[in-house]
Amino acid sequence: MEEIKKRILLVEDDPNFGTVLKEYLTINDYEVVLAKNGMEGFEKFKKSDFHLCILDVMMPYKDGFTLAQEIREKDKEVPLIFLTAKSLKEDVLKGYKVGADDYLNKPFDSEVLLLKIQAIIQRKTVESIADSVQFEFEIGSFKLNSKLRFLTKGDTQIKLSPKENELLRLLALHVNDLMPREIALTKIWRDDNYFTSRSMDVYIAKLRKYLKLDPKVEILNIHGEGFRLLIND
Amino acid sequence: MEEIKKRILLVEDDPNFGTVLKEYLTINDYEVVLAKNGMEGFEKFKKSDFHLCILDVMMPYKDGFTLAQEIREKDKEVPLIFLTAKSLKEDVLKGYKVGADDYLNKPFDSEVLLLKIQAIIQRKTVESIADSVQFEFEIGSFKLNSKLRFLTKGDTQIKLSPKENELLRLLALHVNDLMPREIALTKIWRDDNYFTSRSMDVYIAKLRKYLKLDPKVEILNIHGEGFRLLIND
DNA sequence: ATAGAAAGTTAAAAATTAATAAAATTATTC
DNA sequence: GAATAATTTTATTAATTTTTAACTTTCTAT
Repeated sequence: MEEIKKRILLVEDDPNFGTVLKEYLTINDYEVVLAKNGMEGFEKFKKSDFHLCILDVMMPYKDGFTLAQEIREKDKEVPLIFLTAKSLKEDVLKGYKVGADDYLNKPFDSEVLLLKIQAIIQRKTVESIADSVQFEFEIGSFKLNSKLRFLTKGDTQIKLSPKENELLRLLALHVNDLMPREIALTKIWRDDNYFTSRSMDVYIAKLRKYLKLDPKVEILNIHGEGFRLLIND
Repeated sequence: MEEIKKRILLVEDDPNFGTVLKEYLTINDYEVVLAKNGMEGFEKFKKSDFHLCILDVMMPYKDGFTLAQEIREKDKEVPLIFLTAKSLKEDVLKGYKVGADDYLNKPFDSEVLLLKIQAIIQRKTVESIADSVQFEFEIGSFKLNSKLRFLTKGDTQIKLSPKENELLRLLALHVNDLMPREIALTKIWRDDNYFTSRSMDVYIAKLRKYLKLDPKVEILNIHGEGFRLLIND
């Protein structure tokens, strides 16, 4: 699977330092947009979609905190990291108030910066992945709602037990393809032995009974391998 | 408006230090639960709802990082602060990988800790304000005023007890969707055990009795998962 | 063709979870 | 501090879900 590059907005007024840092991040596989002051930073922020912003605190015209506030108004999620030369307690405070995700004193260890970036972005990504876990499926003329555990066809609604639900969901994830026995057993029953295997067969029978409502939908057995949810036509 | 106390889980194996820190935080208006090792920490975490966790890194049996990972699996939001005696880069790294919000070296300035706590909690609170801001709901032909704790339908008005009110409000926030048991238990009862669970069932029965006035409104149970406030048509 | 393994079917036992009423306890209010 | 309200606990029953068991059928490799 191909991973998209994470986009970072870097706002830094020192051209030397800014360029070097941009290079460094680019080498480490981030896509970096460099702005050389707060105004420009905000313009660029509005025009694109970033996974992270790194803001220098000490900048002429518009400082990092002010910029951060403007960014927060537009986007309540994007992680913010502040860079500063001095390490004043009140500044740290101000940063946290604006919603900083982290805080780095210059000069800083670039490796630590990378790790922080990684950690922060990864966490946000994980958060948004949780939302996209699939819980709804179309199975022929059925709809499976795997969160609320029911299967509908027209206006008949069938309630599913937890095991029925998980099993059908697994089959649906592999639709028209093999769903190996051991996968279901290890994922759902947490144990692959004779008894859990028998139990699974019982559940396959239950699902087949439900799915009879649509003749185009069937669960096929592949001897010794597993099952296959097949949608005809 | 009356402010609720923020709840902190403190996991620290040194009983002296742990007690002192707990005391200090308590004086500063936090509600603190102290666990003396990783195991106990995780048990206590699962059973209640915390605004922040402060974890000692160096603990026998289960260290702070391992604990942090387990906590992250359960809750992707709760802020984590690590305490450590040594300041090894390697450890700082590990902490960020696990999703630390902050990192403190012992001995630390207690005032700084307070400030960080304040900043971190405030930020998370702002983020989750969406959940805590809504106090009026339409539930079928009912109206729930969750601030004044009453439920009306036409000109019948039903006064709700605090628990009835919070529970119905939680259901309404998840209307037509699953409201997991454990969420209600950790948010309302602050403890997820057999007895609080029975207590919740009692309240579900009370709410069902009130909601009978409108046949289109019902509370469904999803066995083993939770409840669902369903509005028909 | 046939033995042995795998899968299918059904029913009932066992285990878990929920509903409800009533009693006991705890908090709150006047 | 008695009265009232709110909540928790207990006990019992009901419902749901899972497992087990006994038996049948199907498949596949010799």
